[in-house]
Amino acid sequence: MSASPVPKRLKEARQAAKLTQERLGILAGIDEESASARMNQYERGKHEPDFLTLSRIAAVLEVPATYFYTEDNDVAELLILLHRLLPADRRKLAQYLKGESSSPAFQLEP
Amino acid sequence: MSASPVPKRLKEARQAAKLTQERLGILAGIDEESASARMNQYERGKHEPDFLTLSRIAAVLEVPATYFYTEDNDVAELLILLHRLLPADRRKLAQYLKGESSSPAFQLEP
DNA sequence: TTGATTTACTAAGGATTGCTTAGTATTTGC
DNA sequence: GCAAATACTAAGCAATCCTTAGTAAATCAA
Repeated sequence: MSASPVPKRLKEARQAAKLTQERLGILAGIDEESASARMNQYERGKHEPDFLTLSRIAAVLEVPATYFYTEDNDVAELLILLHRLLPADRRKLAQYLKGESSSPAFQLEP
Repeated sequence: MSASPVPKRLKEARQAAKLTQERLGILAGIDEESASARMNQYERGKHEPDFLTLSRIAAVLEVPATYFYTEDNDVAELLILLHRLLPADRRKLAQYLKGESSSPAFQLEP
């Protein structure tokens, strides 16, 4: 219950993708003239992007938008992994955790 | 990559907790005078709360703040379940999904 | 069903925050 | 050290949110 995790997550994911602030902004559809300033303001926590802007950034970085709002590091990592699972596997995992699975342990398809 | 899922998730979680818009706002620390209007604006998607406000609402509803930003329904459910796991179990699950676990299947402690 | 009460909702303006512009500072590679 | 690339910032205009003051709709007891 504190400040937004957006700046930290943005920096993590941008660096992992080896993109500059400006290039990431341009790829996310921000005007070339303001991409550098805006992305820097987001990453330094000076201003917060709206959900649509962050969704476009997420698409470029191949992470789910919700990742940027996640404070717990384990959950943040997990969200990226889940984002790369098939929908059927995501559902299977959810069922298992809800205790509604008949199998004694969770197992993904090979 | 569209409009924010905040209104929808807010309504889901508030109704599950059986709270009125105004009461939820007050419990989250919003001034009594404006709690009703603000919570309604959030739930109808007229305005978007900042992360800190949403974190306080999340605490009242016992869900993680990131839940409100999650578009995928399976992932949204999963985030609530994970939020109620012990940190050790969250980590164990993350390790399993990363393929770094030696055991053939994931298993929580009894 | 009617009236009272609770709950949901809304317009409008003042307050706050974000975006654009026009740069300066810092880092990188030669 | 110099040039180019990258990171960063202040300030004003633009957009969004919060407060106020209510109206509309739903609930429920009589």
